[in-house]
Amino acid sequence: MYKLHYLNMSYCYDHPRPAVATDIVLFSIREGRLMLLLVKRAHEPFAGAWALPGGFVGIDENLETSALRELEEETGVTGVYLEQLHTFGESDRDPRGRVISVAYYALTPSDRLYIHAASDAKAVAWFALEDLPPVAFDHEKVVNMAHRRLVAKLDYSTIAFQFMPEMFTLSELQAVYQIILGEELDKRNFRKGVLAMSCLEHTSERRRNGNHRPAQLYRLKSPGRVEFIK
Amino acid sequence: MYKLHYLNMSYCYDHPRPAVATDIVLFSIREGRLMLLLVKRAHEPFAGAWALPGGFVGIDENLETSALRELEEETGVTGVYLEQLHTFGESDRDPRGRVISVAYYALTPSDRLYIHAASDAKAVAWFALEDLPPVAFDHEKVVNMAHRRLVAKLDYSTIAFQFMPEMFTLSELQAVYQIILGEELDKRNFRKGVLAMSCLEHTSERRRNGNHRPAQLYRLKSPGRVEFIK
DNA sequence: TTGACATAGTGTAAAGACTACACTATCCTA
DNA sequence: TAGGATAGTGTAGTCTTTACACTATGTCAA
Repeated sequence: MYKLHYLNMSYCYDHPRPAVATDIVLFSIREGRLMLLLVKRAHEPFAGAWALPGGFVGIDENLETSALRELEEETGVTGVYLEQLHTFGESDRDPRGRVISVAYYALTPSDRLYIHAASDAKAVAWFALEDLPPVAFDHEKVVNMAHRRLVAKLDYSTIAFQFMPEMFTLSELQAVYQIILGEELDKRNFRKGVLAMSCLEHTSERRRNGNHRPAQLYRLKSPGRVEFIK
Repeated sequence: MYKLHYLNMSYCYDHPRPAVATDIVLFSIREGRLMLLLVKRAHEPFAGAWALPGGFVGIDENLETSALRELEEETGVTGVYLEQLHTFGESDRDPRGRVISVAYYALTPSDRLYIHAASDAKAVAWFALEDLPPVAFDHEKVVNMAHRRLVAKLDYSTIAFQFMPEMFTLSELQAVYQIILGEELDKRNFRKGVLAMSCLEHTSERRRNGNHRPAQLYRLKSPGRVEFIK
């Protein structure tokens, strides 16, 4: 095993180079909580510990492509909304040596999650943000920054809409905001606000969902797009 | 020359690795305009073209340290306010091969600039943002992103204060905002606004500056700190 | 079939934030 | 000492944000 490694050391440079990886903080709303996806590490360092999905960038691979590929390979998740977060490059952040990690965060509605079509079930799991296990490397720092960014973006963009399935009710959307912000919002003000963005169109369909009046279903006018507001 | 290179190829890995660089967009206000610092490239590729200061990250060097070091080596500028901008990693962005660049933007007051204590004078120059020469690599994209970020941050942080010298008048501060935003601001509203942030304390000193009433000098309560407002 | 229940859906008034606007104060210079 | 130049100050109108409570419409069970 090690021998093979040594024999393969055929990429040589006149200066030492750091390894470059991507890591992804994938958020979703599940069971009424903001959750994120972790994978259990199979190898050292931190073997057996939970960590963000991620891995090394291919030599001809764009960073975003790498993040999406790693996410799919390790968790089977595809089709997420992805945004670059920050690059973490402390020289001692990885015990294997110098690894620079370009971190991304991703959002996905909980209805289109087919976890590990590609991966071993026990090795991938959702955790509530406020109830994370210890995580490998500096991933706690990464998660915290991603969370702060998400909360900040609620205020001036339509990023939260990326948590919604194709069709959803305004009450469901309000619930998502409340979960992320951790506070109750006024129903009338909330509706006024989101409709004023004019990013939503209402469909002719309704959701019957319990012994009460069914709610109007809305959809995004431009599903992939995150708009800036204010 | 090339021979030496080949002889030095002593850093070998079992997978190919991208090179990692930092690039810095250093802004300052000069001659009533928002300007940034470019260096003239001495070597291929883009020899003779203007480019952002920057260079490769040392194997044990933190990213921020690398950015500050490159800035000092190439331009002699130190003591700036520095913030990570974005990581640019398109696989074809550098003709030499795969180079991932972690871009930073930096702000400095124009009074503490001692350009190239460390560098050849003709190789470093300030350019007004709206009057840039053609620049190497994807640096125009980097500059544009840095500019958008700067403008956005004016709105919700005290980042513009990093352009000010230790002591300054409110009119000077207002001028800086006006230059960056490209619009006139109301004097009374501006003063109300910045004083309400309570980041400024006024000194007992005044600035005599022409045949008119001298202005009160203010200073930052926490000089290095950028506060979020709103 | 009808009444109880549960969530959907709607408007307004008060408070607070933002904007527009013009004159006096103080120092310098001639 | 008068004119010129920038410093420095308050208020009223508009717009935005917030707080708040009832009716509508479906389901379900008796």
